[in-house]
Amino acid sequence: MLKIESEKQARTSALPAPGASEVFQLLRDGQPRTRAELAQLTGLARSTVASRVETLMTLGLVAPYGGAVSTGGRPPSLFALNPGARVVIGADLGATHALVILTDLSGTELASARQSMTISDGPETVLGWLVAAIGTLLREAKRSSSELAAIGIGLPGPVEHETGRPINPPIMPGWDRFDVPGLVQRSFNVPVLVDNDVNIMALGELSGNWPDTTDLMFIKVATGIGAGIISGSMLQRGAQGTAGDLGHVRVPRGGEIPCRCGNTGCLEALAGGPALAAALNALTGGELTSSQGVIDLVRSGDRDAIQVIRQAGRDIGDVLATCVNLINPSVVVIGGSLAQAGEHLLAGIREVVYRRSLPLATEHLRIVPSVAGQNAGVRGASVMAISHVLSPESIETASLSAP
Amino acid sequence: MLKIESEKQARTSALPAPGASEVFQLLRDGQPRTRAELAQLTGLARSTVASRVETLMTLGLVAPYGGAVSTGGRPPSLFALNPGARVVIGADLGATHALVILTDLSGTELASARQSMTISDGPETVLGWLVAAIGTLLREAKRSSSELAAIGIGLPGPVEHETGRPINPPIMPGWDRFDVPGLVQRSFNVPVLVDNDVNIMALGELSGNWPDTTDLMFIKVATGIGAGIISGSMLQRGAQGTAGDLGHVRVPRGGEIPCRCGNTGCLEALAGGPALAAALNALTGGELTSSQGVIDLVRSGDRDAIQVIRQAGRDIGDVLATCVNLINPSVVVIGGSLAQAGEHLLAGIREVVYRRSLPLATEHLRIVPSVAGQNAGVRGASVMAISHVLSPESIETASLSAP
DNA sequence: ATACTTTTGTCGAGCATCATTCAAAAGTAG
DNA sequence: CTACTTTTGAATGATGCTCGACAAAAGTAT
Repeated sequence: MLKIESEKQARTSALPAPGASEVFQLLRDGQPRTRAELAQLTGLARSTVASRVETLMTLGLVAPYGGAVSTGGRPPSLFALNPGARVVIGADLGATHALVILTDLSGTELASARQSMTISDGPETVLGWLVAAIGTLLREAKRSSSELAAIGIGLPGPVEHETGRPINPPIMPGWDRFDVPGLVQRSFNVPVLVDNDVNIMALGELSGNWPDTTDLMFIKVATGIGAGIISGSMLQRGAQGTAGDLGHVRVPRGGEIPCRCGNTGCLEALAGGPALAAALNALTGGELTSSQGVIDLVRSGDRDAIQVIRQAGRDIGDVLATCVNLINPSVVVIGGSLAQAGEHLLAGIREVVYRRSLPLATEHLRIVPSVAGQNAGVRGASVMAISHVLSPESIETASLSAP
Repeated sequence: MLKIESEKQARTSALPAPGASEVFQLLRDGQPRTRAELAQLTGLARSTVASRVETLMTLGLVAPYGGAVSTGGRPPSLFALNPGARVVIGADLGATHALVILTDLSGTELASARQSMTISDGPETVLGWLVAAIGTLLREAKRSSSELAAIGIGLPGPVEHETGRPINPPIMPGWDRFDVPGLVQRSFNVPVLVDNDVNIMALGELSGNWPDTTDLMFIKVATGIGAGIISGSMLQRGAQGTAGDLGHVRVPRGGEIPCRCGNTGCLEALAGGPALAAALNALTGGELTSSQGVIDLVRSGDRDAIQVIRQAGRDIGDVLATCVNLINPSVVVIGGSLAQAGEHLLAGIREVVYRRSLPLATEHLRIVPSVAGQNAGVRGASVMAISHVLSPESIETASLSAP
């Protein structure tokens, strides 16, 4: 059925629901509060709040947070989310390397690992390494695997998020419809959430840097070009989970340039990393083979390279202007490896977007570089895992098993 | 905070919640069910379901629905949503005319009115007429105003849906930030929901024609060009409620053609109704002034007109290909007045979209003409009102006032 | 030290829900 | 017509959550 407004269901299960989640959702932000405050915010009786808080404390999810100043009477006692109660894993598996972090429930990094690997070696090999890395990180942070609450994984291709299976991923041979959560759960029996790498990068940027933003687009500019769309505080995955595929959109300047997808004039064939390297080679007679070469040249102040990357920004901006009109976000974050070559890419993007989008859409629009940078992916994967762990349903079921 | 998955809240209020909504949500689709079925579906005890059903019957929202076939014992008695219990108004206010319908809760039309009017006469005049029309429709259908449960209104411009106020609408002078629900509620004290006309057209097409679709785009092609986006079963309104503004996206073939927005090369300046009329005039030396003239010519089989509208389809398709890659819908519906000129527009759109979009995104994509046609707007407005009335919150509060 | 304020913990009452039972109703199969 | 099946309705006690009230705790102001 159609959901016009954000839906709240009155009851989830027929089981006796202690309903500890309602109180807990207020504490999710990490801010300490008193019982009295919670009672007023929820509208529940003080006694009810007290019993809920007790349940949450026995679960370890909430902990006392020092005392507070008295306002003339007995000083209230503060409670807050206990971030150390559980830990989660965030993993960002790229084409040629992987990043994994262990964080607590506030997103604070406890340990991390980075390794070169080849995603095309197939899921068994790659996930085998991931499982080993998770074990290492847990030991490193002196946490037992029973404290691990969830695992979030980002993959470089389309993913059916509900099942955690990659769907026809172009650069991940052997991964098609592979049951990623199934394999990981053989080693760690916790919820495993899988999503597209661009989607989790959008999550990573949103949480932490744009806490009150509900509509954000993350643009990854690297070998490929893709977008992660958060609209109305929800990740938009589309009907087949391929939403945000900007790489093969036609751009005016594209002409008949052939693209690896078989079409011509694609954005990626014009502004993707390999395309920029080729364009520079044509200009200077160089022999660049990777995006990294372009980035290094731009950083060193090479005028041709700056020219090329700024033009790439304009081409991306052309497509982005359409996206901005269509989605109407309030923040657009530019990330990916090519975004690390200074402000030139961003300048080109801004130039076109602000010129080509409607005033109403750009009035409050901010186009900013990624803050998390290389870590946007892992941070987002961790955020995805955390928000699953702290979701009302999870808290509800957890509190059922508490005495 | 960020919502990764569809959120279910355990409890909405601290008041004693009879929780009749849970049972009711299963009956929303209009399908009749037995008490036993409801008990199994909800997991509630049979006795509980019985009492819930009784509450809903005294409210009139649910009614007996004949008997069912026996499976060897006493035949079960069926219950179903009683669509006649309440009525709602759907209104589609355009630039030069208005459509209003009165429907029951199943969306069945009970009465309708159509009138020429000028939206630029301002909100008092227009809404005054609307209020009068609602009264007439109620009398016509022999319904009292106490049976009216909600009013849905579509307006031709950006609307802040939460407050029901138009925001900087280009073609609605005097309406900026006007409190539309406030004025209407002075006459009819029921919830008044206001939204952009394209958004409600998307709703209108989805409900009824695409019941199980979660990702749909509606494209209105008329004087302007706009899109209504439903993604994950939710209407996407964007940060300022201006999402879906496709009219002023740049198209490759646009060149330096000036647009009324001040920019050049906009889609609307190339494929909007006035642009098509102008293009035809230039070709044939005619004196067309309106979209209707173009439509008539196309219908009469004029080859120049067909050529022009097919090219418009290609230009729209160019933009749509980007949208399809970005949003990944499973259905794209083409509506608006120019869509009624036969299949030529659609053919042009299909031609480009299927060529320019990724195979993965177009694999299950259907591009279809609007079924509701001129009525998509009012139908959608009615749907918007109905789904508010039948929402869990509304049912919950309604059942509180029942004995 | 005393009065006042504010928060906290405890306790019983109220209420909705649940599982169960029993009897009646309304069919079908023989 | 009788036996069997299945659903329904009413009644029951048990359970568990929520509320409100009251008393104790822990400070501050005089």
